[in-house]
Amino acid sequence: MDTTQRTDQQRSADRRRRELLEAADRVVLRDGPQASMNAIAAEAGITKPILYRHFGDKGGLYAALAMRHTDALLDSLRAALDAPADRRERVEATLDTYLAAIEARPQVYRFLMHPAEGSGPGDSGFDVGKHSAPLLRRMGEELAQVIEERLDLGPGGQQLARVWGHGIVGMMHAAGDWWLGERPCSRAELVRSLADLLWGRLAAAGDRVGGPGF
Amino acid sequence: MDTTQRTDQQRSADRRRRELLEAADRVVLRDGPQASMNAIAAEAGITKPILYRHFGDKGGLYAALAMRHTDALLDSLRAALDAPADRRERVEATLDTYLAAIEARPQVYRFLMHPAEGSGPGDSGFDVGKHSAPLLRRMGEELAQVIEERLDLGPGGQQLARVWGHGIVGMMHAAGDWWLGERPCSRAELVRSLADLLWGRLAAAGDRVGGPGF
DNA sequence: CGTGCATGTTACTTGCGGTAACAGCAGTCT
DNA sequence: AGACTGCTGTTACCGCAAGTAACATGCACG
Repeated sequence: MDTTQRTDQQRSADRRRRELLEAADRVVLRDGPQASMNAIAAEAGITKPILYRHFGDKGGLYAALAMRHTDALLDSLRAALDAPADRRERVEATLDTYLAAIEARPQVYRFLMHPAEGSGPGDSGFDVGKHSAPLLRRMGEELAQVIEERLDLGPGGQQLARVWGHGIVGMMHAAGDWWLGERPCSRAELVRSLADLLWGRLAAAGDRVGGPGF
Repeated sequence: MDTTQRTDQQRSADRRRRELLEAADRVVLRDGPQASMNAIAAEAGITKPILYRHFGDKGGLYAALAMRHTDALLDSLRAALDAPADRRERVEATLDTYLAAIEARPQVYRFLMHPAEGSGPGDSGFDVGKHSAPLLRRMGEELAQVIEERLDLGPGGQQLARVWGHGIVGMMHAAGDWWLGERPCSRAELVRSLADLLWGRLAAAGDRVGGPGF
């Protein structure tokens, strides 16, 4: 039987694939999302065609790379989301987990958010229609599911949960992106401010009185 | 004096520049953000080097193009934000204005959000560090200013307003992006749901009871 | 008339994504 | 043993897009 044989080969191929992904990871971490296939191949000690045999095209490699990090980050977020604690505390823990992740490895984070939409000749495999980073979508859906499972939102609750899931993720992402660039405050302060926003402090705040004649 | 002369020439150059931008606009509207310089030049009835003389490089052209749309959208948003109405109504009007804009011209919107990060040889002019679309940043800052002007947030209010500005803009953007792709509900419903989120309905919602043993 | 100067062109370089086509090197089947 | 398969790896190439150099033309000014 060639089954054992095949399994051996597959194992080897998988190991190689993992090595290649790790090399790609190093390069992306160093050069950012615009790392070239040549550079990645060189880092892995091989040449381009092998990369293409393993991943099809650049989109495939990037998708595989993104999947790893996305999975890892989503695991952390799920843990924070599932902690046995007050709702507010859980939300703050989740925000903090995300922000800590992007703070620790900004290059990876930037890469995840800009999956290099098809720029080559043939279609590179990325649908322009759903251009937004898959990570955001996945996080949004995930959060929506948690919200819908945990909260009693009445009729139409499922849709509401999805809107909120994507909305909250977007809020987290944009605020985090801005914060990474300007560092106007500590992470803890940012977390508190965002949680305050979600807790309706915007709606509850009082109007300012100083407006002259307006 | 050559002043009048120069003014004439400058006028002519500005007109030309505007024509080129409009041509570029048409192409981007048709081909999406990955429109090539050749295609844009062809649409304008000229050849590449002229584009480069006018805009420096692709990044320059894209920046100029983005500026136009960004300005236009920001004007609409400011109008909605400044309407004489209830705070909730103003927030909903702003959300709706943004969503209507991206719904009407998705290609332009996508272009604005993905400014084609430097892919060419030399540095294309876009700083990778602040990769996020300038539109998002500008909207965030704008909203932050309005919030800070209008609301009495106590000490640290300015920072809070900035966090909220960028957070809300991100929420709007991500939810809008997702909504554009899936169209799970009407625009009005989406607006209501997002406003509800900002009004703290997430924090106020009751826990679900069905969880067995959890 | 020649001198500036903006406008326009063709033709080129560079670099990247992607693809043949070929070269070893296992193990397998007859 | 020898042909066959299937994987890994190479060099050399194509096509395309960004960006540039060098040349050509129309037009005002002295």
